[in-house]
Amino acid sequence: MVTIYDIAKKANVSAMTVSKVINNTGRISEQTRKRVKKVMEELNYIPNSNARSLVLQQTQILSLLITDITNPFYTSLARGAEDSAKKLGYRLLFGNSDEDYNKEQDYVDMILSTRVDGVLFAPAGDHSLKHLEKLRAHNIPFVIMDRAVPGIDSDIVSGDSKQGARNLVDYLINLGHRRIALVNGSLDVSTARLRYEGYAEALRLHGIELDDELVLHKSYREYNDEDQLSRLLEQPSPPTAIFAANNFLAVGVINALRKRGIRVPEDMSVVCFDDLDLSSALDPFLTVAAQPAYQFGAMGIQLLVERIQGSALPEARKVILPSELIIRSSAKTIGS
Amino acid sequence: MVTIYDIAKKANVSAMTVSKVINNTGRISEQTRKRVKKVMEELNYIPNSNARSLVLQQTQILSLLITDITNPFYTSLARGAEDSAKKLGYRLLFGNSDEDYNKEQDYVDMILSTRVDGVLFAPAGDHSLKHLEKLRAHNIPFVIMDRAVPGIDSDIVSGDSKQGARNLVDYLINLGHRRIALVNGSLDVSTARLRYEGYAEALRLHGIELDDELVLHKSYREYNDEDQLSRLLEQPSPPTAIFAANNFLAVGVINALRKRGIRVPEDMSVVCFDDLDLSSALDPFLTVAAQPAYQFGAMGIQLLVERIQGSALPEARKVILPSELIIRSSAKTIGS
DNA sequence: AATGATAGGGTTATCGATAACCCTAAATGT
DNA sequence: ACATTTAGGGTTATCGATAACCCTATCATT
Repeated sequence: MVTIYDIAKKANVSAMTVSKVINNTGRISEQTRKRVKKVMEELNYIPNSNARSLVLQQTQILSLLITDITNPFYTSLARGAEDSAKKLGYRLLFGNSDEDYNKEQDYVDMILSTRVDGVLFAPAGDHSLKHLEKLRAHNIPFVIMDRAVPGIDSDIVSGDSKQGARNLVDYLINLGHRRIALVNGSLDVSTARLRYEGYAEALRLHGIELDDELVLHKSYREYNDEDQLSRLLEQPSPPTAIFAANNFLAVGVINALRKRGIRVPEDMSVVCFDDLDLSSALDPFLTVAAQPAYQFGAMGIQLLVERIQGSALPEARKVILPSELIIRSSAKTIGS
Repeated sequence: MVTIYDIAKKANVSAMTVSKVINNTGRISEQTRKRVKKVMEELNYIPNSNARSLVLQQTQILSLLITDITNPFYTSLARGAEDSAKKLGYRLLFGNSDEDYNKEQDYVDMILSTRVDGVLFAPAGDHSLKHLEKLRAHNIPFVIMDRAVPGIDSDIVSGDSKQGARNLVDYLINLGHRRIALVNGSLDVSTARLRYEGYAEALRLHGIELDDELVLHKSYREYNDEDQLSRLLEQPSPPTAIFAANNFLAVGVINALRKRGIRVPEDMSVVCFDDLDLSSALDPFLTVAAQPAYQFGAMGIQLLVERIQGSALPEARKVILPSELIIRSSAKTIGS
C-alpha cells in the first residue's frame, strides 16, 4: 500500500507537506501543491483512514443498528439514513440485530471498538437498556429509532404508535366491528405497549369492553403460532376483525386464516401497522397505518450529527412522526 | 477512552503484558492474567480496532456492496452474508449503490480507505469494471455477486439466468402462448443479457420467431414507462404474456396493465425472475423463477474468506446456483 | 541597511496496539 | 557446583497520519 511517505519521497517534499495538501491546511505554494497531487494520482494513493482516525480521535463513521433487515420498514429507514449520512460526509456501518439481544450486544461491542462517531440505534426492546447505557458510559452519542427504552433519556425519532393504533381500531369500529382482536408484538417493546394502549383507548371511547381473550402478545417477527390463533378463533364469541401490530404479523395471521378457509375480508377483517411496500404496490390489499420510514432514518441521522457536532441543545429531543391511515380492502363492514 | 496503558498502570504491568493477555500470546502466569483481566473489566476496556488494524495490516472487516437495499433479493443475500461473516469472525460494512455507478465509485474509495480485508461486490453493471480493477490494483480480494462483469476473471456466485429464463418461457409456451414479450433490465447487466438469451433460446427451440418489437430494455429498478408499454400493447399483434426480468419490473408492469384495465392473468399472463418474499407470502400470486438469495450471500462470504486466508486454489471459482420455478397463478392457458 | 513580517515548508511527538527481541531469576541437568 | 533452560515479563520500534511548533529565505518597511 502506498503511504504518505511514498508520495513525499517521490515529490521531494516532507510527509507533512503531503498531509497539508490532502487536507488543504497550512501554507503550500500552488506549484508544490500541483506536484504533490500529481504524484498522488500517479501512485494511486488512498489515505489510510485507520491511521487518520487514530490521531484525529474520530472516524467519520456512523453506525446504524436495525432489528430486521428483511422488514421493509427498516430497509426504507436505512435508505433514509444512508442518503442523509452521505450528504453530511459520514460513512455508515450497518448492523442487523435480528431482534436478538445477544446479537445486539455483539454489535455494540463492535461499534465501540470501531470508535464510530455516533450510533443510530433501533433497539430490540426494553432490555436494550444496558446496551445503551454502555454506549453512554463510553460517551458515544446515539439517537434511538422507533422504540423508546424506559430508563434512557435521549434523542429519539419514533412514530405515533398510540394514535396510529387508535385510527385503525376506530376505523374498524366505524365499520361496525365490536369483537376486535389484537395480535401484538412482545410487551417489552414500547411500540407494542403503545399500540395496545391505542387499541384499548379506542375501544373504551366507543364503550366497548376490552376482552383480554382477544389480545395476543407474540414477537414482531414470528408470525405462526397456530395454537394461540386457534384459541382466539374458537371462542364462544370470536372476533370479526383483527388488528395486527405490524406488517409481518399481519401476513402471518392472514396466511393462518386462509389455511383454515377463513377469507379476508369476507369472513374476517384485518388491518395492521406498517405498510408492505412492494407487496402493496403489486396488490393494494392491506389497510394499514403507514409510517414514513425513510424520514425516520433521514431525521435520525440529522439529529445524530447535530449531537456529534455539538450544535444541538443539550436537552433530549423527541421527534414523533405521524402515521397515515391507508384504507384498502382487507377490512369491510361487518356482515356485508 | 481507556487504553491498554491505563490497564497496564493499574495492574502494575507493562502494556505489552496486557496485549499478551488480550491476544492470548506469549507467556503470562495465571495470576497476572487474572489480575489484568479484572482490571480490564473494572475499567470497561474496549480495544481500539483502528490502532490494531494499523499495526496488523488487517481489519477483520469485510465489505458488502449491493445495488438495492429495498429489493428482497439483496436483503436476503445480505442476511446470508451477515450470518456467514459473523460465524467466521468478520464484521460487515454494508454499502448500497442504488444501481448508480457514481455511488458505487464512492463506496469503492471508502472501502479502500477503510482497508477492509475483502469485498463482496454486487456490481451495478458492466461499467463496474473500472471499480473492480481498482480493487484489484490495490490487492483487495473480492468475490462478485450475481452479475458477471466482462473483463474480470474472479470468484463469482451467480444464478443461472439463462436456464431460469428458459424455464419461465418454456412454461408460458406450454400454456399455449406464442406472442411473449420480454421486459428486461439494461443490456449492460450480464443477467439481463442471459435472460434475453434464455428467452430467445426457448422461443427458437419451439420454432417461434423472435420479434424485437416484443422486447423492452429498461432498468431493473424503474418500473414505469407508460409510453414504451403502450407501444408494446398497441401492436397489430400484441403479446398474450409478459416475462419480466425481475421482481420490480413485474410489479411495475402489472400495475401499468391494471391501470389500463388489463387483468392478470385473465387478459395477460405475467411471470418474472426473483421472488417477492413478503408479498408472495401474503398472496401467492406471481409465478416466478426464485433464486436462493440467502445462499448467494453465505456462499459468497465463504469463498471470500477462503480467498483472504489463502486456503483457496488460485483459479477463479464460478459458483452457479440454480433457480426454482414456482408456479402460482399469474399466468394461465391462453384463451381460457 | 537593519528589522520585522511572511510565505513555504520541515521536525518531532503522538494516537493505541503489537512484533521482535531482550532481560532476569528460578528451575533443571549432569 | 556450574552451565543451561525456561518461565515470566519488559523495551523499543513500528504501523500511517496529523498537530504543534520550528526554521529559513525573501520581501516589505522605515
